[in-house]
Amino acid sequence: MKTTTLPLFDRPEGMTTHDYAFARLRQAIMVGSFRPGTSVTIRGLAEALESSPTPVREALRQLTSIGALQFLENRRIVVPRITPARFEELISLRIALESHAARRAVAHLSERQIERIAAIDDSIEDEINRGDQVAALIANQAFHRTIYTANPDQIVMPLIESVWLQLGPILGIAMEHVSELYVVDRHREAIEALRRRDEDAVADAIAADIREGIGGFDQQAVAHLLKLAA
Amino acid sequence: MKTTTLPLFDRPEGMTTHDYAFARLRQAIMVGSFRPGTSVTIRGLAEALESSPTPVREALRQLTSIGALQFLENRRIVVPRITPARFEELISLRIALESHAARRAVAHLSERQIERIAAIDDSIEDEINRGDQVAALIANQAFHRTIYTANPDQIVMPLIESVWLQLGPILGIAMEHVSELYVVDRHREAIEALRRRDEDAVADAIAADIREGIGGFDQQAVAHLLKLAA
DNA sequence: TTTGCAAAAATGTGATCACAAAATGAGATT
DNA sequence: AATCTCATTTTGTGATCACATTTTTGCAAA
Repeated sequence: MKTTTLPLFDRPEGMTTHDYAFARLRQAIMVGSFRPGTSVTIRGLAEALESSPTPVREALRQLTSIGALQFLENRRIVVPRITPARFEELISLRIALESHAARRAVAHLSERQIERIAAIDDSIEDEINRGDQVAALIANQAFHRTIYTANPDQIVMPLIESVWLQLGPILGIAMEHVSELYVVDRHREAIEALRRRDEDAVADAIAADIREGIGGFDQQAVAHLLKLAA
Repeated sequence: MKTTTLPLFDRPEGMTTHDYAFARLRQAIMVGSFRPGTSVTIRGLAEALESSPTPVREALRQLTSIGALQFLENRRIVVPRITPARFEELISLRIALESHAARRAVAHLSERQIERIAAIDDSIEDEINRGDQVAALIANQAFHRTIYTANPDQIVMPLIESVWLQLGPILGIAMEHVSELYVVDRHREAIEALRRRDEDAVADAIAADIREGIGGFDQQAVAHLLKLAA
């Protein structure tokens, strides 16, 4: 029996067992803690989370709704496998969704919020220098999320996070094989564009950031990574 | 006690109770059977579906993951309310997602598939003439879905359907107050563009279809509808 | 060593129950 | 008539169990 390693996660007071299980598993998948093809069991996770099947099953069901997991025909629960074509599809979706979200956030961002975003960008570099890949990844997600969620009535963030979740497993593999995370410096560009309230430039910077970051892996590189992981 | 009316739905052999509950409720919300703000109960639905709380609760949890329902702080389960701003957000997301999906589907569509799409378009008009709004709506969704899912490795369809689900409740209200469903004839335009393999023209036609169809309701019209429904 | 098959274990599913929290309603008070 | 209080009911939560299916294991035959 292999013990499933889950990232640490403080359980806030009053959080239901189900919500805790969901948040914990979601976070684990998002930062690449599970490899593609990994299979999980309800009872196994219930034990790892010190609870019972019912809330865990609900959490797993929710995770399948957002593409983070898959219930197979034979009732097995697995982390979806990634193909180069699927990867390309995910990246192009990220670009479409996030340029859209970024463009529509511009008008809602205050000067103060933009400074906060710049601070988050600085923290990304700090984490990279400290060699903490997962922390850098989380900070990078916070950078994007903080921009997009400036728009108060927005629906798009859950959809974007669904795509992030689906990219999580390959991201985990990439982190194992890339000695250092390099972040293309499109963030500064995006921040400058935010200050100028230039919606097109913001959208372009975000698109370029994705394309040159994780999106920079071409199909061959992804195929290579998947071969290494197999 | 009010009996919840759910659209008919044959239960395929071998389908689990949970899957059935999920499909049934999802379909009901998608075609506007629930009004915004409606609250549902686990036990109530379990009784209506002749099953027990466990599978129903799982289905409800999944539906919240895709924005079709909401678990409130006080543990009440409701159909999300719509504001004019949220409505506008949903429409702009539909345009972004569906133009993207349509563009990327073009290369995968065979002549035969395009003819099938044209046939679906004809059936929409039939249903409108027969006065069956729900059937027309379902056929319209099939028209869009058939185009987008021509791309085999696509991830976008579940995201699009999440947006459709969130538009469902207001769509139901609109159907109550609009005597006849008018469908803008952008479908022919899209089909012609598909035949020419003109990706830009397809994307434009789909965007226009959404903008002039349900997207044609401006914020005032939506506010008016919501007032009527309240 | 490999293959085939039956027993055993593991696993998802769904119903049920006890519990706590929230909502509801009746009756008293102002 | 309106408001507050408290008992009752409703409702979500989570643990448990029985059942059916699938997977794994163990052992014998080729």
